Amino acid sequence: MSAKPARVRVAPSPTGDPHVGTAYMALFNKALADTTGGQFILRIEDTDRTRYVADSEAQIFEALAWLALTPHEGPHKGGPCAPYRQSERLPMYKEAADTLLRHGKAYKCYCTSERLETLRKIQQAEKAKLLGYDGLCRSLSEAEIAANDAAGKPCVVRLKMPREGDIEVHDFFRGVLKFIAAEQQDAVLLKSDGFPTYHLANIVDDHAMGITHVIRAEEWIPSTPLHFELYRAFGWDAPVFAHMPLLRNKDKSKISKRKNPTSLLWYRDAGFLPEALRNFLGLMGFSLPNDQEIFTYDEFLRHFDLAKVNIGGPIFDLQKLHWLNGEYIRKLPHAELEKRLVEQAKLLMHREREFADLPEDQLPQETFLRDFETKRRQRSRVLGALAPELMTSYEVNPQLLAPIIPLIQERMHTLVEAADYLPMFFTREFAYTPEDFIQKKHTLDDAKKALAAAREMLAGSDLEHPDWLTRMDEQSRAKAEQLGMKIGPYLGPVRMAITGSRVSPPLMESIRVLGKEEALRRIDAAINALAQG
RNA sequence: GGCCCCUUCAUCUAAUGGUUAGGAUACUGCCCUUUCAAGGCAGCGAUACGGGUUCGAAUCCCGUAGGGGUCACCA
Repeated sequence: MSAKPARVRVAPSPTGDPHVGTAYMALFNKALADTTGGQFILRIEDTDRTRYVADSEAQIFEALAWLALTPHEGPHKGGPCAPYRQSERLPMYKEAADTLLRHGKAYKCYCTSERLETLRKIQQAEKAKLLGYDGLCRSLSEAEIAANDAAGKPCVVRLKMPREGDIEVHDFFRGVLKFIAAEQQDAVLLKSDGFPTYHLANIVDDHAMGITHVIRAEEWIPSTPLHFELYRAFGWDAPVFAHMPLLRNKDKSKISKRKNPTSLLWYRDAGFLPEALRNFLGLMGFSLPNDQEIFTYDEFLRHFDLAKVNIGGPIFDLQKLHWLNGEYIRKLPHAELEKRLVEQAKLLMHREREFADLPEDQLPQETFLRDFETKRRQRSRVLGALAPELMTSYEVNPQLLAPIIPLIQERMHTLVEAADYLPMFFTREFAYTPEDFIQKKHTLDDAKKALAAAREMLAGSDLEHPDWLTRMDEQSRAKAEQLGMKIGPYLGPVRMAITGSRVSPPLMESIRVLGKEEALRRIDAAINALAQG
């Protein structure tokens, strides 16, 4: 493919749940590394101590591993540029800041956050065109600086941005972007707590780690002139910057928790397959030849070309992901789906509280998502509760679960949807009422007749016979006709008796899984219930 | 508001100066069908607007409109 091996990175900050945008950037970065024989690096940008969340880093790594977007280098596995956690690289930033100070490219600023706050308020009140730091400390004399330091005044280090002319930055997709130097402000590089800001740390590390391409979100464009100036101040060559489009909510705003699930953990809990989500992310801003929409990572790589990325911001359409996930589920070998279902149930076990129904006012506004989320919670509870039985069945009695898989596979779009079909195979009692047996345009009496007829038919049949399904089909039709019913209404009450629901996997196949004895018992239970009701 | 970015069906996108503007999701209808799915077929549906350039513009240029991002000692 491309010429030189690219060294790329994804640089999330551990401030909360692993974000779908991180996975999106990881995918495109990794793709560039893999198509050029380069390396994909995970760097943890933990320079904000106030927002730091302890679990977050582990979750980020776990989520990337789940998606098979594992980095070649990172805090978990080390590498030639270790450490990969910025909090462990503090001396480098300090030294870099000192260098800039020494060369007069940066200056110490003693302004308090109170002054900055009032400054901002005044600027807003005046509707000033330029908001931001006024550069007061830029002109401090050496004596003043010494006096401030002697007095132990806290300070930050700011970059001296040029005050005249244009700053030209280059973006891989957009070409040259021009910014007016005078409109840029002197950004903070080192905070008063001694930690670097993102701006400093990211440049120092990208340079130290030999990063060749910075593929990051479009929201970084406004600070790119600052980053170019930093490279210039250090005398380093800047990498290629490629600003990817932002993933969007339905209303086109930047994807956000309130309007769209953003946590990768949510997608895993909801039963999306990692390969489906990764495929879907690959569809955001990119397409394969011949309208191919379903592809493996290898196929993606075969066609990947950074230059072909579409930079219009794509809306993250959960409904399409839902469809795609169903496609992936249907493609899974039975044994694999079985394994994943058990794993999913295990994942959801003992978490009922998390999946409690959401109060009306906390439900998402958008209709598809609202409905999805409501059902997802219900199903998660059901599947989690079923976990012990599924695990036992999988490990101790595999011949029980295995035949169920083909019956439910083509009905599912997410793994948790199995909760709609699985319980009937593990429950012996159903909470139905006589009304549940009444079919459209039919009476309770019809239902009773259908149950009796079906019982007789089933009792006299041999479930082991290879033609059993065909025979049941033929006999059902004949019996239905004899009773003056269509096959649907005829089997409806039987379905309710056997599965406890009007909706179920194919009836006869389900009966075969349950076995004759259990099936007859269920029909008898229903007959009894109707007789008493 | 200043600066910057973006703009093909509702949504994801294809078409890199010549196509009846293609595919997919969603939606609708029909078929299949033992419920629900899945599947098959069909329908609906877009080049934001206005100027240029050109024999010819979704495609190149300018303007307008709309949308988005960003303006922290957060990333």
